[in-house]
Amino acid sequence: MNPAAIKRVMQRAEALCRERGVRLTQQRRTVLELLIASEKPLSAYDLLDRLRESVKNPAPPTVYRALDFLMQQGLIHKLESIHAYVGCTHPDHPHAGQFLICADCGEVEEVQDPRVTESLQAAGQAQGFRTHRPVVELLGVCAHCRHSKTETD
Amino acid sequence: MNPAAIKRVMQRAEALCRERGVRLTQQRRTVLELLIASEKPLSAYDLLDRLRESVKNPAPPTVYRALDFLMQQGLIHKLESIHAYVGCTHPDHPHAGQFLICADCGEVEEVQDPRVTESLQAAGQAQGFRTHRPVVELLGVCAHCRHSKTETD
DNA sequence: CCAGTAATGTTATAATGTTACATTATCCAG
DNA sequence: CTGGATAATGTAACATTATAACATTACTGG
Repeated sequence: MNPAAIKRVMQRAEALCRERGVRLTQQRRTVLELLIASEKPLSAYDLLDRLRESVKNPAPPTVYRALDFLMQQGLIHKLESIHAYVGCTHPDHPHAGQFLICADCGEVEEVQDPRVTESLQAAGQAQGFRTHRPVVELLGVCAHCRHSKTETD
Repeated sequence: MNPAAIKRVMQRAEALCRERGVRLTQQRRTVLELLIASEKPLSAYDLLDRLRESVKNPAPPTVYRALDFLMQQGLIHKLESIHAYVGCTHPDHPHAGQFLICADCGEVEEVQDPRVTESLQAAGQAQGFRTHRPVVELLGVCAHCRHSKTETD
């Protein structure tokens, strides 16, 4: 993401936290910025490594606490299938997107398809199930990687 | 699952492996049976503990290899969001189901909703994405637990 | 039987995540 | 502005999940 876009998302995050009366502290802000700026999802320990530049001696709880906070605020998402985290690009309303995860280049596309959302809700309701957190992650190969390789469809 | 049903699923697994020319060895069979018989999903280390009854000194690779094989054959599913595994109850055709995971009682329901399957495929195709493995897990509360607690809807 | 492949044994270690308790920062009522 | 409560962070140890690397054993087909 380009610097202007990063700044815009960060400002939106600031505003949201202010509205909600929660504190986007320096560490939380740093973790969020690392995720927003990254092309690819980062693991907790990736983040831990990168935090060494700005924090003296970061330990796992430092990162996990920041991640927990950011997830509670809907500012980032956790990708369960690859144990990594991505910044949310449109955190205004709470949502649980669907993620297209490329096994080749590692990039992730977040989409939010109403048909998917609705059909999942319906599938749960048919069983009397109350969904708190849907996890929808498609592991595969993105358009770019499919075309750059000699992939026969 | 009752003993008769377990036996039926195991025989189906035997037959499938025979057809495919792959070996359902004793260890693999044991792991599969443990999963089929369990009400709830089991972690790799749950399985490791239970294997001590039939194997002398099982180590993690023993379990993970069996799990890899069984997943390849579509006989079990991995639940990414809870790091656990469940037996597949209808393994005849390869498929990737959707899982309703109750945070309360721990039980898991596997469903296969055509609308979900189709809408996910469409969502991927809209991005030019080729899905190899869809991960669809709804974390929430099952009908039974919703009713047994004083849960206000 | 023999050679090749598949499966398993064994040890160590990597990667991910949590607990528990001490310390510091912030907030806000008086 | 101060003191007490709450929130956030520091720190060390540890728990859980998963893999690497290499040796050994079992099976299969000629």
